[in-house]
Parts: sequence; structure tokens; C-alpha cells
Amino acid sequence: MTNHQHLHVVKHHPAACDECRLRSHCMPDHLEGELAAYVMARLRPLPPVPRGTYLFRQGAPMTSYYFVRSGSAKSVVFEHGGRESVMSFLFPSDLIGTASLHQPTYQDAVVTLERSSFCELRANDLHALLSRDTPALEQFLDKIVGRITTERHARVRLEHSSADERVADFLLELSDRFGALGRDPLALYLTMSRYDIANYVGLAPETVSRVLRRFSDRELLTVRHKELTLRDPARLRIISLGEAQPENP
Amino acid sequence: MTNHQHLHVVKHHPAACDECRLRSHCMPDHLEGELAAYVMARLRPLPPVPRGTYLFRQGAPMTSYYFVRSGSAKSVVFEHGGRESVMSFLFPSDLIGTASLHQPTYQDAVVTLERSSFCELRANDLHALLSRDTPALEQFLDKIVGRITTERHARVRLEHSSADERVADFLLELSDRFGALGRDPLALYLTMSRYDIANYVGLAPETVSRVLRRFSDRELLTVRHKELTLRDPARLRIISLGEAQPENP
DNA sequence: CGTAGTTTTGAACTACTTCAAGGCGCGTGG
DNA sequence: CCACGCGCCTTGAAGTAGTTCAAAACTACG
Repeated sequence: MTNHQHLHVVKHHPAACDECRLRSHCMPDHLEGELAAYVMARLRPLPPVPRGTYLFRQGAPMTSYYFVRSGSAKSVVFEHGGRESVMSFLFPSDLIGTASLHQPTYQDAVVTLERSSFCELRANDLHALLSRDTPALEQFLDKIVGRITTERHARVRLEHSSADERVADFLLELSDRFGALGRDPLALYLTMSRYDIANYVGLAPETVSRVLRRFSDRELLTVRHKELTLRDPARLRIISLGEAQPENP
Repeated sequence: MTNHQHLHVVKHHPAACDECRLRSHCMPDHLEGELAAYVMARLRPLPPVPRGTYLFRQGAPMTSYYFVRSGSAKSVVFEHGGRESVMSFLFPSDLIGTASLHQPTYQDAVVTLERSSFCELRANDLHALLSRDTPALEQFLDKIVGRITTERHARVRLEHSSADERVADFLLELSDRFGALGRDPLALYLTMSRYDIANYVGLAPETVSRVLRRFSDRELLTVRHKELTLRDPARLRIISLGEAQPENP
């Protein structure tokens, strides 16, 4: 019956991948022929799950990687002292679990922010692939190295930046990612709460509110509930770089 | 003559590595026989350089990795807007350049904090090794993954911690690393300036000074110039975790 | 509609920064 | 060898950005 399930996946899934607009983002591009079939056969689409579902919890045995197919999620780590930190937000095409690559347990927890669906890739399957296919492994390594750079930049920003810079930076990050997914980069729907945003950028939720209001007053954007529209992304970029002029009333 | 140089290295260097107390830290342990010879033959000890020497600058072509053999250094990145951020401090046995692995240019600059010496490993040599030896590549991948976790923790700390927590955390990080090198973990000689420390932990230099003074008043440590002695590492740890009680005067 | 949770707004407070000056150590040159 | 000068570190006082506390407004959901 396990066999049955596998067979089912093998039979139907290649089509699912081919239909998936995210395909080119998901797997290292050079994977072709037999290897592509290998991976796709083992990439299992999961049924959608509601908001607040834990894909896995921090410290749980590391069994699977996931691709976001639809919806969004957040990655959180629990620190000594019970503090909870939002490390990243996850959107379609993102690969989940790489921070725990080759680790026995998950280094973070991942929770959905809305009704979302994922594709599962069993750890054993990926590891087997990586240990047999050096070019794939190298591509993975490079992706991970890039991640380090990203994390470093995030840290640098947090060290030396004002509330305005942080929020502007967060919004532009979201905008860029939305754009890369073919969405309108100016119309942001914020699936995460203000608390999550605040935690992510290292501020109090109240401050995030105030900053958004200030931006709105300056006509850099408009906010309505969770819908946010960027009106002047160029100026936001200037602000995010910390090169903004003092404001003229 | 290039040949000559190589021959020279091949002949003399294995002895240098064998003598080096850091050997077990440097290379993936499983590297043995032919492969170990391959690496050691290409690991070139460089003559000591004075304080303030740039090993490489950010944006320069990525040509080599380095191991710290003696002394210490700092890794700094220059951000948009001309801000300079200290990303990490480097001590003997540390491998330098992994943040730029497989990158065309260096992602950061590395400067010595005192008279220091390094072993050079040409990028081409390491890359050639990694593309032919999958287990070595996997070990590298794992090290890099661990680095991500480290960077994340650093970021989390910066987000939600007070000046006391940051400084305590920095001191304990140093203490742990010194201990791992076989030094006295309580006697810290700070080769970096207060400015570097402040930058690293995301505070003003004056604040670092004041925190050290406060710690000294509380008899958690003693400071004299750059020599620092931890008196109560247990309490420092409590502070670094943000679980410190309000002080009783 | 009413209730619970989230977001916004306001006001007081605090921790850190910034600005400014003084001290200490170290290297250089007399 | 001692004195001078320069850079680094410390200390003090004032300023400020962001936090915290508290409460009102809004949204969403049953």
C-alpha cells in the first residue's frame, strides 16, 4: 500500500510539476532526464492546510523538506528565555528546511499564515540524491552560501538602522519577492500580523503601526487593513538605505 | 619555477601541518591518504603580517581561502550608505572565506587585529577537490549550514536584547572560543578595539565602556586596558540569556 | 449584533545615543 | 631615558528614538 501511494505519486505527479508555474524555481535547473524524474517522482503534493498549521516544530526529527505551493508561512525560532523570533516569511516556490539541512532535528518551526499548500520532499530522498549527484550538491551549497549573505545583510540592517529604515526595507523585500512571483509588486497583501512584522524587523508592534501611519501621511503608501499599496517605492528605497532627507513639514 | 614552488611546498608542508596543533580543526577529519596529501600539499603557510593588514577587500576577486594560524582578525562588510559593520572576529583554526564560497568576489573584507599569520588555500585547489570528492563537499555543506544557524542566533540576539545582554554574550562567545583553543577561558585579551566590539554587538562605543564598568562594579569581571578577566562567568551567562534579576543596591 | 482578537492612538518613561571634555597608554623623537 | 603628542578609552550631561502601559477603534467571526 505504501507502494500503492508511491505509484500513485509517480504516475500523477510529473504532470502536476509540469503544470506548476513555479517549476523553474523549485529544482536546480540542470536536473534533467532521469534525475528530474527521480526528484519529481518523490515530490509529493500535500492537501491544503488551514491557517496556523505547524509544518514542523523546532527540535522535532528532521524528516522532510517542503516547497510552498500556495499561501504563506513564517519560520520562527524559540530562544533561551522563551522568546520567540520570526526569522523569515515563506512564499510560493520557497524551499523550506534548508536551515536544517543534514541536521537530525529542525532548527526552527514553520507555521502557516493562511490556508496554504505544500509539496513534500522526504529528507532521505534528497540526501540520497545529493550524495550521488555532485553538481546538484554544489548547486545546493551555493544556494546555502547565498543564504548566509542574506542573513548577514539582515543582521547588518538590524544593527544600524532606524524604525523607518527597517519597515521600508521589509516592505521592499516583500515587494521584490512578490514581483519575482509575477504578482503586482506594489499591491501587498500582508498575511502576517503586525506582531509578526514587528518581531521580524525587531521593533514593537506599536512602532510598526506608527511608522506605517507616518509613511501613509507622507503619501509613500496607503494602508487598509492588511492591504497595502506602495505609492512611491523609489522614495521608500531611499529611506530603506538610510539616505532619507529630514522631513519638511 | 612555479613548479619549483609547488614542489617546495609539497616537500616541506606536511611536516608543518603535522606539527600544527590546530590540524584537527582545519580539514575535514575523514580526509586521509591521498586526499589529505593533496590538501596539505596545497596549503601554503604565509609569513606573518603586521596589524592592520588586509587579507583581502570586499569586492576583490575571490582567489584564496585562509586558515588563521596565529593572531586574530576581523571580518567587515561595507553597506550601502558607507556604513561599516564588523561581522565576526577570527581566531586560530578559523577558516576564512567560506562566506564567499564559489563566489566570484569576496563578500567581506578581512583585516588583522594584531601581528598574525595564515595558511593560504587557493580557491581553485579547494574547488577542484570539492567537485571530485563528494563526502568532502558534504562536510563543507554541513559546516556552512551550521554557520547559518550561528548567524541566525546572532541576529535574534541583536533583535531583542539589552546592552548588558549583548556585551555579556560577546564576552562569553570569546571565552568559549578561547577555551576551545586550549587557552584560559577566563583571561581574555581583547585584540579588537572598543569600536570594533561596539560595532559587532550593535551599540555605541561609549555604551560598551559603560557596560564593562557596570560589570566591573558588580564584580562580574575586571578590566585593565585590553586585558579582561571573567570573575563570575555563571552570572554573566544568566545576564546574556536575559534572565538577570533586577539589581539590589 | 455582540464578542474576541487585532490594530491604532495617546502619554509617560527609559535605555541608548550623541555631543563634549578629560585621562590614560603608547610610540616617537628629542 | 624621559617628555611630548596622538589615538583610544572613559566619563559626564543632555537629547531622542523607541518602548511600555493603557485604552479606544476597528475587524472579523460566530
